[in-house]
Parts: sequence; C-alpha cells; structure tokens
Amino acid sequence: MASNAVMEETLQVLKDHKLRVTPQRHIILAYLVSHHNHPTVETIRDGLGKELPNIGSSTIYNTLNTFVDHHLVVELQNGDGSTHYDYFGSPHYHAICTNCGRIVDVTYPGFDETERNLEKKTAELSGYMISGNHMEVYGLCPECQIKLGIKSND
Amino acid sequence: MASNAVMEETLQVLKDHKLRVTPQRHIILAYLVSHHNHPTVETIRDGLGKELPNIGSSTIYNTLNTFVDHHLVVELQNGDGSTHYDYFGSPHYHAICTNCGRIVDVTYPGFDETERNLEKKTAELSGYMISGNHMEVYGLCPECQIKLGIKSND
DNA sequence: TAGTAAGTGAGAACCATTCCAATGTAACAA
DNA sequence: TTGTTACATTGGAATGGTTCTCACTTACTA
Ligand SMILES: [Mn+2]
Ligand SMILES: [Mn+2]
Ligand SMILES: [Zn+2]
Ligand SMILES: [Zn+2]
Repeated sequence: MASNAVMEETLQVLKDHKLRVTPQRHIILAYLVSHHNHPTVETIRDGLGKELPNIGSSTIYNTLNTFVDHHLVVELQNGDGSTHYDYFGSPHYHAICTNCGRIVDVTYPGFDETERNLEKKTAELSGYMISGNHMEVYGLCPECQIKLGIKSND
Repeated sequence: MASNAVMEETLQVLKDHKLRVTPQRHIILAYLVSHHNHPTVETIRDGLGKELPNIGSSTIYNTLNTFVDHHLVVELQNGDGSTHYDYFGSPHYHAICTNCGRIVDVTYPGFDETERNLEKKTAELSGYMISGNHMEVYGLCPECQIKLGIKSND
C-alpha cells in the first residue's frame, strides 16, 4: 500500500496534468509509482484488492490509457499476450527475458545522451517530429540461463 | 509479385534455416523480402491474392511465427491493434507515427555500434544473455505534421 | 449549492490470434 | 519411382485481452 508521501506526490501529478482526481486514478497511479513490477491489468486489479475491491477492468484500462496519453506511463509487451504498464518517472529501458517474460529496468551513465542522439538522428533522417522512444533488449535472464542449463549455478 | 532473383534468394534462406519449403512459406517470404511496408497478416493475405488465393490465415500466422522464431522477421506494434511484420535482412530501426501509424525504416552510419554498445552495457548491468534488441522512435510523420497544421506545406 | 461534463462499472461485443482435427504434402530412403 | 512419415495447411471453433455501451455517479466550477 502506498505511503503518504506517494499519495501526495501522485495527487500533485494528477493536478499538474489537469486530470480529474478520482479515487481510482489516484490509487492506480500510487500503485504504479510504488511498484516497479511492470504489472498487467490483472496484476493491478489483484494488487488493489483491499483498497478498491469493486473496481471494473474497464476503469483500469481507461485510466491506464489516459496515463499513457499523458506520457506518465508506458506500455510494454513481453510476449505473454497482455500489455504491461510502467510508471516512467525516471528514464530507463528494459531487458526482457525471451523465456519467462521477466522485465527488468536498465540504465547507465550516458544513456540519456544515447537516447537524445538517437532521436536527433531520427528526426534528421525521417523528418518525423519526435515525441519519444522505446528501447528494449532481449535475452535470457540469469534465472532462465540456469534453468536451461546454459549457465552453471555457482 | 516477386522477381526470379528474390525467389532464388528466399529459397536459399529457407534451406539454410532447414525449413520445409512449401509454396506458402516461399511466397510469403518472397513477399516480405520484396515489400518493405511492414504489413499485417491482412495486408499479406491481400497482397497474395493472385498467387495464393485460398491461403488460410492460420497458415500466415504459423508461417510468420516460424520466421520470427528463426529471427528472419521481427514483429512490430504501431498501436492499431494488429501486429506488423518486417523482414529484417539488414539492421535498422523504426520511426512510428503516433497519429497515423506509418512505420519507416531508419539507419545511419554508426548505428550498429550504438546497438552493440547498448547490448554490451545491458549484459553487464542485468546479467541477461542478450539475443537481440528493438529500438523505436515515436513522433509525427511529415504528412501528419501538415495535416494537423503543425508544419506548413511549402 | 447547482449544473454539467466527465468518470465509473457490469456486461456485451469485438476481433486478432490460437487451437483443433482432418486432410495434404515435402523430404528422405529404399 | 514409390512408400513412409513427420510436418504443414486449412477452415472453423475457441480464446482472451481490450473496447464499447449505457445507466449511474461524481468531481469540478461558478
Ligand atoms: Mn520499467
Ligand atoms: Mn523495417
Ligand atoms: Zn527468464
Ligand atoms: Zn502520420
């Protein structure tokens, strides 16, 4: 459950984006800010069990789509058939396991420059007016390497 | 419709990957090699009208999934609800229009190094055994910039 | 506090993709 | 060539994540 500080922070975020502050939006955003699990709609619904036991899936979808429109949240596909959501407070990209679907955050000093450079180059070459980017790297997570006998567990 | 050269090339690609050479696979692969439209399954089915009028969608899905497994083809989402497919003969990434969904190929000298660096950094930081990556840049395509009155058409 | 535009929720609808079982065929060996 | 067999194709049914609908509720503004 989200701390007081998170509740205040998320309240301010909603106001800054001129979004109507409903309990549903507030609690979902707080959930996303305090969990970095890249949850699906089902995961979120379960996680909200105590605070919003009667929330409809439509509301979760609506809310997340709104957040995506406002660039608060990004959507991720890991190949399991459902969309994963990620509060994008600080820039990072994702490593996704092709075996189990595990998604982990990655960043490194200089990543923002790589990112800016990619966007600048793309604008020049394509004529697009750039608004964002997604970078994803695929591979086997450490656990799956062991599970599949590719790496020894020592 | 695909040239002789393309048909020979794709035949060899299928053999190299030890894939059974069926007319469906051969023609679908030739279609992908000779079109860079990032088609959906529906687009492909329409494009195959004359050559394979009775192909089942299941076959197209099966074939594309096989190609994806063999890293011949990559999947792309542009937000229109269906998956787009791209023969990935030479490395590039994509600029995707957030307004109309248009997908264009982008690359530049030094892109492969950016890519390798990203994968190396990711392996170090995450412990993943890297097998690939996707980079996408989002924005408004030149046409939509005009359509939306953001850029003048001069 | 009243008016109103916007959000919520239950269930139906949608539709891209997968599954299934019957039929067809590519690859290989004799 | 022919026979064998494992794999591919097909159409139709099933699946399931997401969107739609609409009656009801609520957050904002004046
Ligand atoms: Mn993340
Ligand atoms: Mn492409
Ligand atoms: Zn894994
Ligand atoms: Zn466009």
